[in-house]
Amino acid sequence: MGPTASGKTALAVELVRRFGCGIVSVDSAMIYRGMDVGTAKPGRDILAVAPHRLIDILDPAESYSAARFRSDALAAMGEIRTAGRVPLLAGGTMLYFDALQHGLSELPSADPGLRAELERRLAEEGSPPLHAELARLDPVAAARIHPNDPQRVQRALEVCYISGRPLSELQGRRRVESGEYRYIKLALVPGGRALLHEIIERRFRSMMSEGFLDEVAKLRARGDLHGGLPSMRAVGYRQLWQHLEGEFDLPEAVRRGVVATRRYAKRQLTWLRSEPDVNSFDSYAPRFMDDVLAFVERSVAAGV
RNA sequence: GGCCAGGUAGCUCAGUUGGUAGAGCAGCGGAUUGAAAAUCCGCGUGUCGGUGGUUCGAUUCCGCCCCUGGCCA
Repeated sequence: MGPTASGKTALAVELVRRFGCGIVSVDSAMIYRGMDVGTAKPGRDILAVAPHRLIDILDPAESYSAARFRSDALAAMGEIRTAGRVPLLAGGTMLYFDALQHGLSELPSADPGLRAELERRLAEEGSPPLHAELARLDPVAAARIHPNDPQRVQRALEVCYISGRPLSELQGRRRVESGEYRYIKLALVPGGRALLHEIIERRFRSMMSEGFLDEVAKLRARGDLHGGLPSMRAVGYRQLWQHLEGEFDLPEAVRRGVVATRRYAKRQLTWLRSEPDVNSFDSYAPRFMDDVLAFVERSVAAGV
């Protein structure tokens, strides 16, 4: 695991080459077909050598979830293990890693009708009144969720309505299948924020020269997608979409896309800091690859 | 070379009738349970160009110097 632009794919490919692992992608954007350039999805050549599971499994009009990821990932891991290989989870969607390791509480899944209704009310009244309503149904959840956080207020109300139980009560019980897998956590933590920022900007610009804008324009031309979809809210896609809508010019879109990427990386690093039992490596250090491989070598020798 | 306008946070700027300064953007820290590349919370990070002078006290007033932009030569 590691923030965007930290070199996860390169390491994954190397680990496949050396240890014959089977890769499971842990990435909430690479799941979408037709979103390649902007997600830095590995190309055909790389996939031929190191196939990734859970890539290109959804149309951008659809939405995914942490729960679906968990079951898809466990299924993929099972197949890999059956084939006599070691599953290698590679990606930066930290909530997915969390859901996989610690499980999720048994909660009702999203209800499109109810969501639309709550969406309408959020647009009309704003989030605080709905938060007040939540405070009556589930004071514990309301205390934990900020009144200005529409997404969580909405979800909490949704769960209360559907289940008839307070969200906080249901969340009290987390489902965890213990002992099935042991995770060796490798974290790629770029040494030096300034360098990370530099590499992020460079990579965003190279995506632009590889046809990122065309990719977004093509998705937009389908006519059935809109800016509110999870897929089109992904970093870079959102800003280029807004540019195509005429909200600002291209240089501004690129600038905003780079900013969004930096912030995304920052949030990923925040997750990483609180992750227990991680083995961190500075992926920008000259000896990075040797160090990680040596570490994995040692783990394998130790029977892990 | 002369005249004018500027030099204040990483950037764009506001401001102080003299009591060491604040907005936006950027940045940093945090939260994170079926949308998570999402959503939200918190935090000004500063030789006020330099140097003398006036003053109890100067980023603010005055002199000189430096830098940038414009106009005139």
